[in-house]
Amino acid sequence: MSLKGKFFAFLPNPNTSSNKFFKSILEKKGATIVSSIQNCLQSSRKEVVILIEDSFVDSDMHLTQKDIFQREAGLNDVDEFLGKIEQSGIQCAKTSCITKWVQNDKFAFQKDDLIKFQPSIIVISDNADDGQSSTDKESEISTDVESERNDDSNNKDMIQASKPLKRLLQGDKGRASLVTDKTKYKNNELIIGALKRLTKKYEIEGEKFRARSYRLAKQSMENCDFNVRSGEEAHTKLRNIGPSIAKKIQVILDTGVLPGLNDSVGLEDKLKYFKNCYGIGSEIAKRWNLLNFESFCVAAKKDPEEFVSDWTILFGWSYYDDWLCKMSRNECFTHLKKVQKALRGIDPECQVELQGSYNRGYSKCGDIDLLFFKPFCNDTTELAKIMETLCIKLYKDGYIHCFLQLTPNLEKLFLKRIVERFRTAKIVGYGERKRWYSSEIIKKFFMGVKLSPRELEELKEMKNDEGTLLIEEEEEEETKLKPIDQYMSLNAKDGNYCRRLDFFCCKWDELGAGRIHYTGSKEYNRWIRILAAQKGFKLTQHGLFRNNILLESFNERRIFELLNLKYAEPEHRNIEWEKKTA
DNA sequence: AGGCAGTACTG
DNA sequence: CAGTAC
DNA sequence: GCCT
Repeated sequence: MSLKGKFFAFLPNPNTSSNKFFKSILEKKGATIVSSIQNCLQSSRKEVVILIEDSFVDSDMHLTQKDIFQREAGLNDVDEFLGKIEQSGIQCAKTSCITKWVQNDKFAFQKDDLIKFQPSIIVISDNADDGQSSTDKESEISTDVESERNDDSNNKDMIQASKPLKRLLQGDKGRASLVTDKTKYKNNELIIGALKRLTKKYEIEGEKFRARSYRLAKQSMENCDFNVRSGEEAHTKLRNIGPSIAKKIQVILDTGVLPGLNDSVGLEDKLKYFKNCYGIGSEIAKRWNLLNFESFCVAAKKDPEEFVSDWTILFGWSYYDDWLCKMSRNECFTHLKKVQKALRGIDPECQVELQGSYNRGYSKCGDIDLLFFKPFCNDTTELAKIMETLCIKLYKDGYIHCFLQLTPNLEKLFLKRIVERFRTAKIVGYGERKRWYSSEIIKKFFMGVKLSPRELEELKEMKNDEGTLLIEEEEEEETKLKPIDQYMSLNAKDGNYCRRLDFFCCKWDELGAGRIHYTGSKEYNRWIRILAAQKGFKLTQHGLFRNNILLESFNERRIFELLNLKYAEPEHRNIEWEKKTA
């Protein structure tokens, strides 16, 4: 079977792992994958086939869960969009058709393969369902999502891959209805805002667990489906709201503000200014604030020891603005390619892949997390050496601008720049230090990198949204390096930002656990690890353990299975996860 | 009262 | 061990 | 600060 000259597009989300897999199958058969359907519609190209994820097609071959579909696909109006497709005569089929084609080695539609657009009766029931679903579905959240599925018998010969997807998206449906139309509870909005600020305040102050309590309380309020009228009511009806938070809620409801919150904003901002710098946590921030420092410049003068003992702060200071600035997915990907290319020349068997927020589908990434592994290689020392060699090459190429951790070899290259930073900062005490490296071999590399001007140009010309998913974060207003501290700045003036790049190495046998760990999110890791602990397991980046005996570390899906969880695609590990499902 | 994720690196 | 980071 |  050849699919030469055939065009396919995936909806609603072309970038799920399964769809990536399907894409590669189709491409191998010579097909072309279309990334933007909008363009197709405009050019009214008819040979394109749209493949829709099975979970959005009901047993009558009509599109269901339109609201979620619209969101996942990033459309403004699904119905308008479907109208256009229908007019243009483009064929739409379930993604699982691909399996049939491959099995029969023939590209053809059978009678019931195509999605129908004119469902006279269905539309009505569909809409009616949409209208009330938000109330309906909420009560279903805790029930087993699988049990309500009744059309499985219809397509039981379809591939199994469609099944987890189905479950996944249904989980989504439940959540989606939870999140929507919650804005109407005015009191709650006010309370949530205050709790959010208190969470941040305690996070900055390093009160880890108190912050956690406020975060959980905030989440309870967000999931609350009635308008909270008193602190008492919140305390009795919601989880994670104890006496102290209940009292504060009452104050907010009575006065409209939480006294003390606005007063401490000044303190918060002062701590934040320091803490935003790489290498500075709550403790140093608090100490410097107590000493009445209001800039790095003063800190360097009056507390130079801190910089000498942890020289990475100097680079945190130098790249302060750049490292707070997020990059596009395209840029992230460009960095990966750059590293991959260099890696091929060093050890072609060694592999590297993106983790972190990129992997979870964010449209903006704060840093680039790269996981290194080599098939069948469990020798981290070997990997560490490959990575070090790679670092040296990339430094000499001018790509790596700074290291935040050193080996003797890297020290030889990099010492000059550290010394230069100390000079610029006018800190003198550094001479007594004899070595700047931590150990001979390091398994994690944290650094700052910049693309070359040429690569930056290429990036600009890259077509937009190559793999963009729909997950956007609310933007925080950024803190900026104060003018008085600018003399140390190495921040971009020409739009070529320095980026944080992290290398992690992973034993082949631990690839699954490593991927879960480094893909995150932080909240998701916490959630899943608590869950593991409750079931008597321990989950780390090295594997899933019971009584310190390793049960599984290589197979990501098996780890989920052992925990009795449905596999979650990275895109579904984003939301604040604590204390969701039981 | 003890727990809140679990680990690695640095001084 | 404390502090920071992933 | 909340939960067990």
